[in-house]
Amino acid sequence: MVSPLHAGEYLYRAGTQVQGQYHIRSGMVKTFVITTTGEECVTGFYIAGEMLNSGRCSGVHRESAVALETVSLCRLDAQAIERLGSQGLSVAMLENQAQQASYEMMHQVNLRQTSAEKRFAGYCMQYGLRRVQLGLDEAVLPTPMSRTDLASYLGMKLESLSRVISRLQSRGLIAARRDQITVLQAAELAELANHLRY
Amino acid sequence: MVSPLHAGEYLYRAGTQVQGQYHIRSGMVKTFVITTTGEECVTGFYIAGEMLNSGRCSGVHRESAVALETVSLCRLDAQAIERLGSQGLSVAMLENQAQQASYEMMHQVNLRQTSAEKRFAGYCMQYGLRRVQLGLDEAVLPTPMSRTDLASYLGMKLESLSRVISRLQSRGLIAARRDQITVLQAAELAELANHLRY
DNA sequence: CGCGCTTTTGATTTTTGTCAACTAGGGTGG
DNA sequence: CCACCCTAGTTGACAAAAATCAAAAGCGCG
Repeated sequence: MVSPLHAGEYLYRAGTQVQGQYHIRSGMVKTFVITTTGEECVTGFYIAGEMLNSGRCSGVHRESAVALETVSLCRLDAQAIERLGSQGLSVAMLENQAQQASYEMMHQVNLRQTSAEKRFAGYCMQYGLRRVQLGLDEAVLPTPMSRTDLASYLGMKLESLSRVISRLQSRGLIAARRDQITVLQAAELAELANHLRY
Repeated sequence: MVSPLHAGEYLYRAGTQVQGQYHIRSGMVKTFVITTTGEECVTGFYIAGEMLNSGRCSGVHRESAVALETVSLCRLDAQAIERLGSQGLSVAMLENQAQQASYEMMHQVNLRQTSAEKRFAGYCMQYGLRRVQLGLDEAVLPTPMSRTDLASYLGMKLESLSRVISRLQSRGLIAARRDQITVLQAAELAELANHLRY
C-alpha cells in the first residue's frame, strides 16, 4: 500500500525503471506518451480494481502514469512478483495480463472506426464491459478525465467529442454530466459501435 | 519447423486453443479479427524474423492469423516454452514480448493521427524500424498485403490509402509498386509522421 | 488475348478539423 | 457570502479531409 496520490501526481514517468505493478484501489489513472511534436497522447485509463502492468514488468516504462483524481493503490514490486511466480501463484497475474491485452486490442480496433460517433460508442461499451468485470454498474461511467484527455484517447479533437456527446445526449442514448456519462439505451449504442464478435 | 503455408492458409483461427508461438522464417503473416458487422479488421502484419505470440501463450486466440504469401515457420509449442521458462531461458522470450508490445503501442498511437497521410507515414517509419531491428534495409518495405488489408490496418478506406500513396509518390517521398514501397525521403516522411519521443 | 480482380482516379457528399466566440463551473479573495 | 476570474467545455461558421459512389485502368491468369 502506497500513500494516496492526488490529482496530477505521477505513479511513474516514461523512461524510468519499472519498479513493479500497481493495483488501483480507488480513483482513476491515465497513461500517456509524448510525441515528437510535444503532444500528449493518452494511451489508457485504469479504474479501481484494475492493474497497471506497464512494460509488463521488465525494463523501462514506455508510458507515464498520472492520477486523475485522488488515487489509492498497492504496489507489487518486481522481486515480490518473481517470488510469487516461482511459487506458481502467477496464474492470476498472467490472466490479468491477458485480460489487459484483450482490452487493449478492443481499443485498438475501435480506434479504426472511421466515425467519431462509433469510436465514442465503442468506448462506452468497452468501459461498461470493464465495469461488469469488476461487479459494477455497467451503465454508469465515472468520467474524471478531461474532455481533452478523452478526445486524445479516442483519436479525435476535443470539439468533435463535445459534439458527439451533445448529439447522443439529445438523441436520448446517453446522459452526460461533466464527470459522469450514463448509458440510457445500451442496445442502440451497441449497434452504433462496431465491436468485436467473440 | 512446420511445413510451409501458402497464401491464404491459416496459422490459427480466433477462438481456438493457443498451441504455442510461431517464429516466421520467411514470408509475411497478417492477423485480424471480425467485428459484429462481419468486417475483417487487420490487427497486425508480421515479417520474417519476428514472433507471433498471440494470446501471450495462454488460453484462446483472440485473432486469426493467415499467410499473405508462401510462409515458412517454426512452432514453439506451449509445453516447450514452459520448460524453457523454468530453466531461465525465457529472458529472450520476455524481451521479445516487450518489443512486440512496444510496436503495438506505437501503432496504437499512430492510429490516432487524424490525417490519413500521417498514419501512412507513421506506418512506413515503424515498418522501417522493425526492418532495422532485423538487420534489413529500412528503406525497402516489401508489401505483399492487399491495399484493402493495409487500409484496414491504418484505419482508412482503400481509396484514401490509394490517394495517399499516389500523392506521396508524386511528391517524391516514396516509390510505390504493387508489392513494394520504397522510402526515398526518410527525413521528410518522418517529419510528416508524429512518432513517439523515446 | 481477353476475363476478372485489384487498384487507381474522378466527382460529390459527409464528416471532422480549425478558428473563434460564448457559456458554465470551481475556486479565490474581498 | 458573493463577485470575479480563470479554466474547461460548448456551440457556431467555415475550410479541409476523408468517405462514398462510380467509372476507368492495370495486372495476373487461364
